[in-house]
Amino acid sequence: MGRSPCCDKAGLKKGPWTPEEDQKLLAYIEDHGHGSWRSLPEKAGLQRCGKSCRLRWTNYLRPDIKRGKFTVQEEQTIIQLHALLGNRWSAIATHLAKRTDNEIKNYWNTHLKKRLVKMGIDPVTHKHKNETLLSPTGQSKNAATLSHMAQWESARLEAEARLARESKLLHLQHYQNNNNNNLDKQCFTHKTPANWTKPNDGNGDQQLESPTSTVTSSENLPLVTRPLGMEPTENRIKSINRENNNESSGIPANMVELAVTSSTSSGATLVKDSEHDWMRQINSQTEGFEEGFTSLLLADSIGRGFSASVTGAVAANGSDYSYYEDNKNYWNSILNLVDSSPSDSPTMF
DNA sequence: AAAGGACCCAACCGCTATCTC
DNA sequence: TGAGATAGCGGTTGGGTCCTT
Repeated sequence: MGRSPCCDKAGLKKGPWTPEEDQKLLAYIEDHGHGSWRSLPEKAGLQRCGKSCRLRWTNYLRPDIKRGKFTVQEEQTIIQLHALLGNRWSAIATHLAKRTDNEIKNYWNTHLKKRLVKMGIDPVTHKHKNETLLSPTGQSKNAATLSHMAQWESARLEAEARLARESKLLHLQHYQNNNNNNLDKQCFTHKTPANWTKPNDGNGDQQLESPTSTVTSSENLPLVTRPLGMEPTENRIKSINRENNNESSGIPANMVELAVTSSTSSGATLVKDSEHDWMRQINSQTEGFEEGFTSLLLADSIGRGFSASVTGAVAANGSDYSYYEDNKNYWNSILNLVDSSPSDSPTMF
């Protein structure tokens, strides 16, 4: 496993990208696809290393990136998934359409983490700082369920990634069988749409897909996971279940189906709905997880003035504070559910 | 108005997993 | 089969901007 020499070569530019560089990169990828990132800078006339180009593209220039403020819904999702998955930003990003892992990571570090800390919640464990021991009552079952869900989610993401890889190969094979184009196009097998526009021009709601679909976005997955008309058959569901050793794990069959559907169905809406269904499944199985876990933060998010710590510090406004007080016990019980940090999660992590 | 601190985020670094030959 | 190449990921940093005094 060699390390890539990357940007340490003399003469390569580092630091912020100029509009001219962006334009060159965009123009090149629009015409040729990225192909090999290593060779791209030279071909595109950029004095950058391939890695820098790749990051600029994936984190900033890709047309399917949504920029601007995170919605309350997105904040909820990030917090919930962080409780489940820890700092697995790419995994979290798969549940937030059009957001990059880098953006989510930054948002977590600069906003959400601080908000949790302010509220006296450990952003790593998602537990209240005063709470060190798990309640001896029935919560351990729920905690196990949640942990189990996290394992399943991890396995599902891995399966998605594997399917994406497999189908990419199939896709390439299919492409090669039907076209005489060179291999440079293997990562860019569909042409940029005519209405493709330059990103970051003030429109944060662009609906276009990146020409370079990757597994970092669930919405893009259908493009690569079902290239040959493959449907999420029962056999495939069983197969994935088997592959992830979940046959006797107690994962509900309908959840397996949901996961497979979310990774294979075409159409962003369906994917999105499935994701939300999946979250609802978790929530229902953890007895109101979503409602309790996020509504507190939601209230904070909407109010923006809510700055009470859990130890009873002064809140910015009374109603928020009483809202918080009303939910305090519930909040604490929810936090107890997330009793295991990602680092001590079993095997899967 | 200016200085300094806080905040934010794009970009980089370094590691690992996977691919290719 | 193993070594090198490549891509992806998460942690960290640096510089620009905003806010406070």
